[in-house]
Amino acid sequence: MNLTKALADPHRVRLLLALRGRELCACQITELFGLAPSTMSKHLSILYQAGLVDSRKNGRWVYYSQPGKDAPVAVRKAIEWVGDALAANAQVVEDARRLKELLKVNPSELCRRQCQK
Amino acid sequence: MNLTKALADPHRVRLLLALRGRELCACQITELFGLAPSTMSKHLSILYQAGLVDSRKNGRWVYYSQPGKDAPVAVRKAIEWVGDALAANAQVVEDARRLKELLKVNPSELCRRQCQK
DNA sequence: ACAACATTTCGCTTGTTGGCGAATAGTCGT
DNA sequence: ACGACTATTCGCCAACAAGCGAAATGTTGT
Repeated sequence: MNLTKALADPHRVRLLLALRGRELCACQITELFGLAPSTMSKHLSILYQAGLVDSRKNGRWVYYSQPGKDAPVAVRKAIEWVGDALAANAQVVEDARRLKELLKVNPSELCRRQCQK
Repeated sequence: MNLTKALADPHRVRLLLALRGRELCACQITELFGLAPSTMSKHLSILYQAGLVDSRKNGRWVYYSQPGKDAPVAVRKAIEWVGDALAANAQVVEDARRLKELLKVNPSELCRRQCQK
């Protein structure tokens, strides 16, 4: 039942929604939610262990994305469900708006911002 | 997102599975999981507020059941999902076995047991 | 009216989770 | 090899959630 536990936190659910149709670098995700990198990393680890996200490493960057077609049915259905259930959620819509702006910025710039705190 | 939070606790998820195809009295549910009545009541309240269960009062007994067809799509899909995802779960199977035995006992007897603790 | 009963609410304790900053690991460019 | 850089792990604290027992609520039978 670690699947349901992984879905218990709003930040994690919102991330699943943000990953629809694209992959995101860890720093982009961190910036999107305004959390400390270490905090976001923990969330990502929980999602990863539950199988709810895939991760791909490219140099110093780690990209997260929705799991592929080979993922367990329970996982795919869970993602489909949160997608359906929360697509219209105000917070999710706002995330999508912010994400759109964020994608225009060079990811390196995002990391620099986070280090300055 | 109180839906995902309601699904975060194993006892609550297991209850949703136990409610497939039947309604259960509060005391039966309490006995099934071996928790204190007050604890179970809180779980039930969380599920009810999330819309994941219906409740029907008959005298001193309160019966809980799956929500009807008029429930929101997100709720129905959530129940469908946990049903699919966890039907084969060892704990859930064990619950079903215990429940089968429990249904043979008069509910009043169950309440008496709980009071003796 | 009252006693017995089923459930819920309240107050409290304990274990878990989410958050951060500091330290660590791993990677790239020079 | 080394310094800059991205991400993760670790250690800690605050907030939350699950658990119980006691008290309260509401219901039935006498």
